[in-house]
Amino acid sequence: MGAAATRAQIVEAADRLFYRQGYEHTSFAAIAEAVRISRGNFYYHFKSKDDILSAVIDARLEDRRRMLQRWEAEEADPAGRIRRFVEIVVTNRADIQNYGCPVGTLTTELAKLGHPALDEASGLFTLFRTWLREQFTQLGHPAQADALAMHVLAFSQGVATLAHAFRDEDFIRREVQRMHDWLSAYSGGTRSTASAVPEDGAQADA
Amino acid sequence: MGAAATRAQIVEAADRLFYRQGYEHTSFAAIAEAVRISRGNFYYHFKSKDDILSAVIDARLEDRRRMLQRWEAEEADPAGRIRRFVEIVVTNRADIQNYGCPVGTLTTELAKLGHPALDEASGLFTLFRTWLREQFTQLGHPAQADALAMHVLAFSQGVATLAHAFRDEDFIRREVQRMHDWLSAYSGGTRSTASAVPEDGAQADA
DNA sequence: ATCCGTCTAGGACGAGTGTCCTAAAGCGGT
DNA sequence: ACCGCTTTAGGACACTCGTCCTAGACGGAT
Repeated sequence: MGAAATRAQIVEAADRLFYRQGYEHTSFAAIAEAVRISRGNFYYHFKSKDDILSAVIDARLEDRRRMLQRWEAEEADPAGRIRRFVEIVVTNRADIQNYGCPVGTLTTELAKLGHPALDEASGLFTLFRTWLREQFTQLGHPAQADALAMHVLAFSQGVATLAHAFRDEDFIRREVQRMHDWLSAYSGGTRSTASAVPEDGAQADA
Repeated sequence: MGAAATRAQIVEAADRLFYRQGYEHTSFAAIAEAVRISRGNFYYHFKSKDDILSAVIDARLEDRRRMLQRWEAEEADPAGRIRRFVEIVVTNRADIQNYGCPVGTLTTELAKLGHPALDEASGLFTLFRTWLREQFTQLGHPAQADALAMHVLAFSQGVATLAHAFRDEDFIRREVQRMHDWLSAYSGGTRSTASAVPEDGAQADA
């Protein structure tokens, strides 16, 4: 079949299963059945289960990087890009309600397992954090950028966790709307009424 | 030793280990070592591992119920009670940074395992949701009460997940402050400037 | 057709799991 | 001191797990 193709199929199946069932709960037998491959054959492509996990994380990192680049190409202003990020939870609402956030659930599990790949998985959070920070900087809030980025991340994690627990789609939409309202105060254009958003430098919070 | 005492010790140790290591990753041997009891002896007190999980969830439910009752006794107005809830993430910041939220991480894991006790564990979320809804109702926002309760829950889950991933205590405090600011708009007293909070009934959103 | 490096199948291995069984230790009442 | 119920210890059981080993199938180059 070609080693590269088989390897890619393994990573793809493992990615899906790790997401849906968790890393520890997913056995080699389950992945083997999904790819229609013998259990022993894994060790030609990977040297351990941890090695597969590492490949899965790398694949997710690459995938998300491409997604962010696409957004940068499609959305001219940083406000639109951030809105795009906020919309993730409604775009992926089906998967999120069924399985939660792929990033949050994986890092949480790896942390509890004391798994060495935790740092690697945290890189997914860092990727988003850095990207969001850059968008907020471009939006004119350099000093608060990191705090704002973390706030948006916290929003997405909170929504994902609860939408997962309650299977509530309306909740997702309500929270997204609330987030958009909050964002509009920071999006150069409107700046809405008077109060609300403090100028950067007014207080060094980040 | 007395069956009740032993049983309580098992539940206590299992609770701590399930929280720190996850349910599936915690073996009977680990609990046995913690309680200094033989593995076989478990089945005198519990008929399966699932049964222990069930007892742990019940214990957590009881514990949280008492906590909420205490808050109701100590805080006269509902605004103070909600603030008390928001403060959880800073009160328990050490555990949260190390192990995440006990409720969120458990329900997420059980969902991935397809474990039948998931509904029982979700009851913890429902407990908080119902209680918060009641506080917002008393605060004068009956129509939005459930949506506001869910928003507060999402806040706590988002903060817990990210504080866990990044081990960032400052982040916790920033987000708590942000939440208190948001809350002050809903706390009858100030109602702050002009805009912001829509009166209940202005739109039926919940 | 032959050969050789690439890729795969299948089973064996030891460790660890939850569960169950049986014997015995502990202990209060007589 | 004895009995009977409660509580415990320890090992056996079947099973699943990740890992490893070896033999053979496949396919392109000669």
